[in-house]
Amino acid sequence: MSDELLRALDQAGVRLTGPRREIAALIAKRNGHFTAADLIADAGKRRLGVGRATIFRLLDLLAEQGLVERVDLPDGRHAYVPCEPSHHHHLVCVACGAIAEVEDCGIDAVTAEASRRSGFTIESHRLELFGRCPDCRSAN
Amino acid sequence: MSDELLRALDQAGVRLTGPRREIAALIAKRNGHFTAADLIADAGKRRLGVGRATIFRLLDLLAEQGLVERVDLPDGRHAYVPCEPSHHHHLVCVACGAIAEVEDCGIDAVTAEASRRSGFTIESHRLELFGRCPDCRSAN
DNA sequence: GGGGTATTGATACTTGGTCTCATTGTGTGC
DNA sequence: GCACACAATGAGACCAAGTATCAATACCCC
Repeated sequence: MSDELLRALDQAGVRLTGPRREIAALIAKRNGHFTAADLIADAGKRRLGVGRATIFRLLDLLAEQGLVERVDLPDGRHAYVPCEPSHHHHLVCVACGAIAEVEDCGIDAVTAEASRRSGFTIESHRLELFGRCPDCRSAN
Repeated sequence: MSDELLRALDQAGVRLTGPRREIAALIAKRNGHFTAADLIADAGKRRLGVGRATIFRLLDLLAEQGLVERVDLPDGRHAYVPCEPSHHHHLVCVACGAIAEVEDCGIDAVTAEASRRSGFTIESHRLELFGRCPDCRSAN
């Protein structure tokens, strides 16, 4: 499951070290979003000797490759979500933390309209959607 | 200029204290976004004896009233922007920090589409647009 | 003007993340 | 297969942003 991550790292021209494999495995094992603190706790629990810094460094690397993205939760916390490298947006389940990715679905029209009204040229945007996934909705 | 902020605070049923007036004035004097650190520095520079905590507390209060909102800049820093209490989104100039507000301009269609595709029910969203304001664009 | 109580400042703490630097481990060239 | 340059590591100091605590203060209502 973590093969994808490792393959991508390999292609990015970085070394495939032990710690990186271990952290990649931890990430792959989670589904939905996770925080850096989660990974640090996981690593600590299993007595992998990986340092805090290494975890943050790997997250940076993965973020650069677009394999992971930072989302800011509505409560202000930050989480990371594993994802595809293409441009897209995230749907975050506020109940269980599950993530869905949605590709562009009309946001360009919105940015164009905003640009027209404000006179700004728009270079990038960030859209995050918060709600309930089908499971949490029915479990209610 | 800070009257609006003060009036809103008054209506919210909180006390209009000296420190709150001073901080409101500092906020009113800035245009565009600012960080908590900016305010703290401002306050320090003028030797107003307002504490860090008070500034954060006021920002919280203002945020509750919708008079200020937190935006997460693309570089990961947080900023606050003064704004109207209605639902809207922010356009942030990446060059000078100017802010424009845009009201809903079609985003509902996007969330509806995302909801349809993913099966999530969507409760809230966050949209931030980054670009260049007319001034910075022409100043280039 | 007096008094109950919201607010304050100082300061300690927490969380999330970065920096430094001596040590280690990878991948490469041979 | 080995040696070596240099990327990557872990430990821990550090930093920035924000929160919690608590005794002292100052609003505002009467």
